[in-house]
Amino acid sequence: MSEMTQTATTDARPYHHGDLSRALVEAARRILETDGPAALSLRAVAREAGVSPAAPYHHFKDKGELLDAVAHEGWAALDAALTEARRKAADGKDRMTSLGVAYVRFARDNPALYRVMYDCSRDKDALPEQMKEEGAYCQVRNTIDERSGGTASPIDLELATIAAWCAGHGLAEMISFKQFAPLKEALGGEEAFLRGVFEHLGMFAKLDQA
Amino acid sequence: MSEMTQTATTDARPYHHGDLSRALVEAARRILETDGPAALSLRAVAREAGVSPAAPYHHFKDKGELLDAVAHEGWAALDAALTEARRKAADGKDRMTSLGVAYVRFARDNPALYRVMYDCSRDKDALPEQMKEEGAYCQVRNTIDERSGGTASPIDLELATIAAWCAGHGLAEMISFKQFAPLKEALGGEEAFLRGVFEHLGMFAKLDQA
DNA sequence: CACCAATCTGAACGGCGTCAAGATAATCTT
DNA sequence: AAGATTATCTTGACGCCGTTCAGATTGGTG
Repeated sequence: MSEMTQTATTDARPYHHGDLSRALVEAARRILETDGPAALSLRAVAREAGVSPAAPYHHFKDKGELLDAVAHEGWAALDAALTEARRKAADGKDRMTSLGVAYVRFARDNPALYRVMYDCSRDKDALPEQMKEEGAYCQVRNTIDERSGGTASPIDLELATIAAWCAGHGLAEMISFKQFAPLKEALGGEEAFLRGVFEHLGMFAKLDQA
Repeated sequence: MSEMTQTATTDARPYHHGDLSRALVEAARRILETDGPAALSLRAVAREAGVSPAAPYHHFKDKGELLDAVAHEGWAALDAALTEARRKAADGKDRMTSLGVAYVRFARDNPALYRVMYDCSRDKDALPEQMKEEGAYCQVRNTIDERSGGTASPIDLELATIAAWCAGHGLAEMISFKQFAPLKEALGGEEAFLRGVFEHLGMFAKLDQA
């Protein structure tokens, strides 16, 4: 009957069918990448994983909880992308811009995942815990603190971090709109476009003048 | 055939049931305000308007087209809010900030409508035409141009406008997250919080230095 | 080996978007 | 004024969705 079509990414196959929680999250990401968020139904995920529509309910309370798990992986991936960008970026002025560019690129390259990440946050009226401890948000704040030489007040530091995060998110949501295609071309590519916008945002105007 | 079911808010009750297109859009907005975007099904809209589930299909190609009409009204309302804010704002430095605050407030006060507006845009990978001609986006650009004394290059002007728009949109999406509640309180209210973030964004850093 | 709890299936419920066929009523033609 | 036409609305159906529940299956434990 069941012909072992499991991905079996890990060696742990604890129970009856295999590590289904894992398999479901992976199936969901596969569907997201190939067919987009609109096609991401619980039944489709179960189908993709080769189980019945009711099976997921033994691992997740409901569809939202499965999406939470997907979003969690998304934030981890974003963390990794920002860490990498920060490592590579030259010190000084444009380190923050590089971080911003990396953020927007992540969103552009994983649009469906990015969407799920924020949809889940919106449902809870809160960004994930993950961000605060040593995650993406914290990296942005550290980069800003570094840049200001550690002299910024806690409140200013927080405001600047929020400002930067909002700018990045806003740009990430706009980047794929057709209207901006001519401007991108005029500037010689997407990276130049992004850097241009971030320069205009001048997220350090206030910190620098202090 | 049908000549673009125009708004015709006037006295025209053209057909059998009344001006159903209008009634449907109004029903949709009512549902949005009271029960949120998740409850906005075509069937619910038809129910609210007192017609059968299939009736809307004589006025809109599908659900998406009905939402487009709702979004269209949303953008018009946003235009109005920004016009009002621009009229009231003091000249000079913080005129742009006032515009930003008005934008974010609109999103906070009409969260479901704001969501529909951007969801429709995303489906088409484009912001609505409406914005370009004499709408909200144009107002932002004009305000920026004014501020820079008309000396900014077309490209810089466009980049600055995009930057400001993205910042506003990003902040609008974040404003309701619980994490920021303590900071809002520390600053003595939401308006102070918003102005604080916008100051840090310093959207004129580049234009001013030129 | 027998039992238990965890895991999965199958069938069902109500709600959804959408469509085709028919009923109804306003408009147009003559 | 009467019939034809056209736009409008209803009824009923289809397939998909999220979710639940009773029952089958199976791995681990005593």
